[in-house]
Amino acid sequence: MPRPTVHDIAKNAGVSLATVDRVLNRRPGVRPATVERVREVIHEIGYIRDVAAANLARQRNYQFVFVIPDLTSAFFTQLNGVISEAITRSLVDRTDISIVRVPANDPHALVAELEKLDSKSLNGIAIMAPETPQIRDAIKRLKDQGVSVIGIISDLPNSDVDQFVGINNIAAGRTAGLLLGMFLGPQPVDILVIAGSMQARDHVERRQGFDAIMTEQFPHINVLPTVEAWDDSHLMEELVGRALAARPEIGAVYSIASGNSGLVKALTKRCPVRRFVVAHELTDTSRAALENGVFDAVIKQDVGHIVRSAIRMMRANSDGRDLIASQEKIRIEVVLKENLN
Amino acid sequence: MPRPTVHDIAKNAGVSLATVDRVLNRRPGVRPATVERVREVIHEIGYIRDVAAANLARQRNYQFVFVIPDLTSAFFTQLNGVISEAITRSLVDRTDISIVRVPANDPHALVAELEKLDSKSLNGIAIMAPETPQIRDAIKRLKDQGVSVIGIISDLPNSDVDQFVGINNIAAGRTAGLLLGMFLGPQPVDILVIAGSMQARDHVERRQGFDAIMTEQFPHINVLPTVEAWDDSHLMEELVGRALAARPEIGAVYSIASGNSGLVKALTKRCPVRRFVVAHELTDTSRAALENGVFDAVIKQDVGHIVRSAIRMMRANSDGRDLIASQEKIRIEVVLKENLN
DNA sequence: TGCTAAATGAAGTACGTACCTCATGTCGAG
DNA sequence: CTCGACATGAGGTACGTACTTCATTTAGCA
Repeated sequence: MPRPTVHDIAKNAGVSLATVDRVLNRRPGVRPATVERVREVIHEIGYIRDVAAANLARQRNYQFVFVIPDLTSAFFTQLNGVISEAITRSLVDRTDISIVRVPANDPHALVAELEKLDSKSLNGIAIMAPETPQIRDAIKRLKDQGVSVIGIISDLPNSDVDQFVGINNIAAGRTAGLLLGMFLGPQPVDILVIAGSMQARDHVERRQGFDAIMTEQFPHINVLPTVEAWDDSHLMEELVGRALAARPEIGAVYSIASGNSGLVKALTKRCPVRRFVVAHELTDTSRAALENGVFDAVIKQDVGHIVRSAIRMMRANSDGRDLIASQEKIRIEVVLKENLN
Repeated sequence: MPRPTVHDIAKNAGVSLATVDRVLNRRPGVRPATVERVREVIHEIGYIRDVAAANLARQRNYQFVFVIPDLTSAFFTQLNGVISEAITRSLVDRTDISIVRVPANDPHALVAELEKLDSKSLNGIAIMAPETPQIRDAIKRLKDQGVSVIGIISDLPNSDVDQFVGINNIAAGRTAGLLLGMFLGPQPVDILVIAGSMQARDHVERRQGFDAIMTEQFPHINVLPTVEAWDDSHLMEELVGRALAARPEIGAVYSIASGNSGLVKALTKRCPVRRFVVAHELTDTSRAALENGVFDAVIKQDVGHIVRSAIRMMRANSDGRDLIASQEKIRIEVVLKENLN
C-alpha cells in the first residue's frame, strides 16, 4: 500500500486532477460543496502532500538572512561559525542563507542594512539587535512585505517579530543567582557583578533576574553594584582586580556578559581566597576556566541550536507549516566541570 | 545563476547524461579517466545533488524501528510519546517508523522480537536494551544484513552498533556528585543513594561516577550503600523513610533511577531537616518536586533530542551521509528550579 | 428557454534525478 | 584485421506535484 497521491484523491472524490489541485493549493473556481468533498476524501485516505515533490515542481527555494552584530568576541565568532556551517548544510535543501554583519550599537547603520534587503527575493530574516523605534519600524516594513522575521538571542518584545529564539534572560539571571546562593551557604558574603555594558537588553534582564532571586531567597548575601567593563578585556582585568583587592570579603563573582578573558586573568592572578564564580556562555576561555576550577558554573545557550531553530522557523513560516514546539525551546543550560562535553 | 544540475555537468565535462549518471551513482562501465574528469567538473561548478528530486526519482522510503522496554514509568511513557510524535512527523518525508515494545529484563523475548524483524524492508533500528551475548549476536546479524543499528540511552559498548545516542552516564553521576558536594559545603555528612535496580548499565555507571568524584573531591562526605527499590514506588517510599529515620545525619539524597514518586512521598512526609536532593530525569513528578523545593537539582537527558537524533542518524547511515556532530551530542542537562522551562 | 458566468475536465509541460534500452564508438588481443 | 569486450551516447520513462491552457459542462438568472 503505497502512500496515496493526488491521483488517488481525484479517483476517490470523482473529480479531475485539476480540481484536486485547485483545492490543495487554494486556487479559486471550485464550488464550496466540491471543496468539501475533496477535503473529506483527503482526510479519509490519509493523503499527505509530498513536500519534496511539491518543492521540486514549484521550483521553491528559500532565501534567508541572518543579521548579527559584527563583534569579534568568542561568542560572536562562534555564532558566525555556526551560521556558516548552516549555510554549507543548507545547500542540499534548496535554501540560501547569507549573513549580514552590522556595526554594534549603531541602530542607524542597522536600519540602513535592513532597508537594503530585497524583500522580493527574501523569505525570512533572523535578527539580533537592540530594540529601537527605527528598528521596530524596519521590522514592521519587512513583515508587511511578507518576510518572516525571527528575533534571536536578544528579545524584541515590542516588535512585530514572528517568533523569538533564545533564552529567557531573567530566568538565566535567576539560575545564576540560585547556583551562587546554594554554593555560598548561609554565611553573609558580598557578590561582585560584572558586565560588558548595561545597554544590551539581555544583560539588563540577567541582572534583574539575579537581583530578584537574591532578594527573595538569599537576603543575607550582599550584591554589589554592576561593574561595567565595556567589552574591554584589559579594563575588566583592572576593575576586577581592584574590586577584589579592595573588598577581600567578596565571596563570589557573577559575570553577566560573554567576554570573560579579563575576568579569568584577574581571578588567577590573586588566588588567596576560594571564590565561587558563575559566568555566561561556553567559549574556549570559560571552558578552560571551568576545567581549571576558576569558574564553578557557566550558564549557556546553545548557539547551534538557536541558529538551526531559527532556520526551521523561517522555513515553517514560509510554508505556513507549524513545527515541534519542544524542539524549538532553547534551554538555559548549566555547565559544570563534569558535564562539559 | 540557478544551481547546477546534472545537465550542466554533462555539458561542462563533454560527456552524456548517461555517463554523468553512471559516475554519480557509482555504476560500472566508465573509464577511470572519465570518472576523474566528471568528478572534477562536479567540484568545479559546485554541483550539489538535489536529494529531494533524487529520492523522488528513486522512490526511496525509509523503514525504521525503535525497540524499547515496555516499562510504564513516567520516563518510558515520555519516550513512547516522543517516538509517536516523531512517527506523525515522519510521514511527510517518506519515513515509516514503528515501535516494538519488549518485556524489560527478558533478553530472550527481546532477541525473539529482533529475529522477527524483516531485514529486507528495514533500513534502521534504534534499540535500548541491556547488553547480553544473545542480544549482541542479534545486533550483529541485523548489521550484517545491512540494517543500521543505533543504541539509545543505555550504551552497548561491546556490540557492533553504528552509533550510541545518549549521555555518558559516568559523567552524569559525577555531575550529580559535584552538585551535591558543592551544595553541602565542608562539613561531614552522609549521602543516601537510591536506585531502581543495579542491573541496568546506565544506573551502574552513574553510581560509579558518583562514587569516583566523591572520593576524589569530597572525602569528608560519607556515601552510603545503594538502596535498591526495584522500580516499586511503595517499596521505595518505605525504604527511604526507614533510612532517613535511622540516620538523621543524612544530609543529602542521590536518586539514580528515573522513578521518583516514592522518594518524593518519603521526603515530604518527614521534613524536619533540610536535605539536598539530586535526581535523574525531568518528569511530572520531578518537575513538581523541583518547584516545591523537595528536589534541588535534576540531571536530565532530552528524550526528544535523543529520538530525533537517532532518526537523523539512521537516515544518514542509510544514505551514506554524515551529519553535524555537535547537533547529535546529547547533553547532560542540569535542571534547577529556575531553569525549569 | 436561452444566455452568461462559473465550475470542472482533459491533457499537457515542467522540476531534477534515477534508471533503462539500444545503438554506436573505441580499443586491445588474437 | 577481426572480433569481442568495454565505453559512451541518445533518448526515453518515471517519481509526485504545480501550474497552464482550452474545451466543455453546469448552474443561475432573466
